[in-house]
Amino acid sequence: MHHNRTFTIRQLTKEFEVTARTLRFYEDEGLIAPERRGQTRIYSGRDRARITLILRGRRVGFSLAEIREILDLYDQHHDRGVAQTLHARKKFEEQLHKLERQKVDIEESLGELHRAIAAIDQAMAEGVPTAPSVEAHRIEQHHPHRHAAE
Amino acid sequence: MHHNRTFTIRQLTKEFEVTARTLRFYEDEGLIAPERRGQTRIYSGRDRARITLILRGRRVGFSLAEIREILDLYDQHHDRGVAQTLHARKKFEEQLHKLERQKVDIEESLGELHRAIAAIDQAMAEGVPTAPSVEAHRIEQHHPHRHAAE
DNA sequence: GGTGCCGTTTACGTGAACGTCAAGTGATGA
DNA sequence: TCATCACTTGACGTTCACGTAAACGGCACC
Repeated sequence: MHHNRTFTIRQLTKEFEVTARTLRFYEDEGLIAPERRGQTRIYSGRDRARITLILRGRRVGFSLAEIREILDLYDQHHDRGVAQTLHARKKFEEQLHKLERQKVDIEESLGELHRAIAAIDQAMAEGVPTAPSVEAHRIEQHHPHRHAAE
Repeated sequence: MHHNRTFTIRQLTKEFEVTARTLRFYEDEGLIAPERRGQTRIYSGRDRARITLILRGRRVGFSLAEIREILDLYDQHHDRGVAQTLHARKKFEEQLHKLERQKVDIEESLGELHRAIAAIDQAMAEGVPTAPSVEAHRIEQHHPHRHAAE
């Protein structure tokens, strides 16, 4: 088992392109639990795998609370009773459906973008402006939010 | 053109399942610009279409700032110069790539979930706990965050 | 023995995306 | 005419996911 590797916090921040603050925050939130040599954190391969899941979950739009739930389910459903296991299954399916809806949204958005690009290309080829798929005209705005400089 | 329908804010909140606050907020942010009859907002079909885009954009993980950028691009690239149009094209492609990465993430997550569910089903069928795809054990935590009651 | 460098805790700050009052303005119906 | 909606504009509050700064502990090396 060459699998018992350990990692420092720095290594993981570089690998995953997150800050140490982020990893410590995830630990505070109970998403990971690296061991300690004295004060210093030592991350196992298991921790690393969890981080992978956490970050991917985040990218697809899950909140940390949802991610914690999923991780808990992964942990639980072994030694807990049948009821717990069925509950886990249900939760997994919920997440699954959520992601499938998401996938549809993404595909629709991809469609829009493809059309927009195609329209631009055609307009450029013809040298003539073409009608777009989404109708809209410039909106003027007074933005106290924006900080003047870009 | 049966397309010149207008909508009240209530109608749209129900259709899209958002609060009026949300729509007014989007207006403050310059994402939509409904007309007014006196004080009251009157949303056109165009506004409705924009809201569709905004909400879908949000669901797939775009920030409102990004969404505003996209909407601005849709608006702009007609009457602006070639440089602007090419810039728009580039931006659209960036968004496109972002979404494609997202799609990969989603598909991987879907894979994980399918495997997890399959593992549960098999374990249930056999009445014996099976090894999971993601390794982890319960994490104990002391949570001042959580509000005691679930 | 100072100066980096990596690591730590504690604690307050921040931006995004709204929520939640408070207080006001028409339009409508009894 | 009065009440009751639906709608409006501020303005402050809130949650999430961290950022940022302060202050400290080892260790390495020169």
